[in-house]
Amino acid sequence: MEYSFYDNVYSIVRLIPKGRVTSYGAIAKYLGTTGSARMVGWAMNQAHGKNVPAHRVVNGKGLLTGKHHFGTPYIMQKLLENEGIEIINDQVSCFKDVFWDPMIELDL
DNA sequence: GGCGTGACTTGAA
DNA sequence: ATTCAAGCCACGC
Repeated sequence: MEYSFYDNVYSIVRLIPKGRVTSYGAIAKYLGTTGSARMVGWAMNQAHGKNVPAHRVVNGKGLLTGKHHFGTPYIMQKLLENEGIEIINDQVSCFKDVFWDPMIELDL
């Protein structure tokens, strides 16, 4: 069975605890492809319907860049707020406080 | 089989 | 300090 690059991404995203968020770059770096953060985002595009909490994944600045890909822009924000994350101006409040880095949390 | 795309990141000017 | 530009790799047509 050949696991795709995406499956790795999904595995990590699914490990994100509730009330926490991570960035594409963090995941990419965890996979060893720091410059390939785009692939992570691409994987998220496929993540729909795969039990992958893509709404917990934002860009390196805590900005909800992919909110439009949820169908409607407010869904992602609503989901994050529902988990206790405050969103201000399409950005995560206290981003560094809720930031979840697989490199650290998984203690690679 | 080749070209373009894409929810980002980092580095340099 | 901010703004511009290039890089990265897999998937779709």
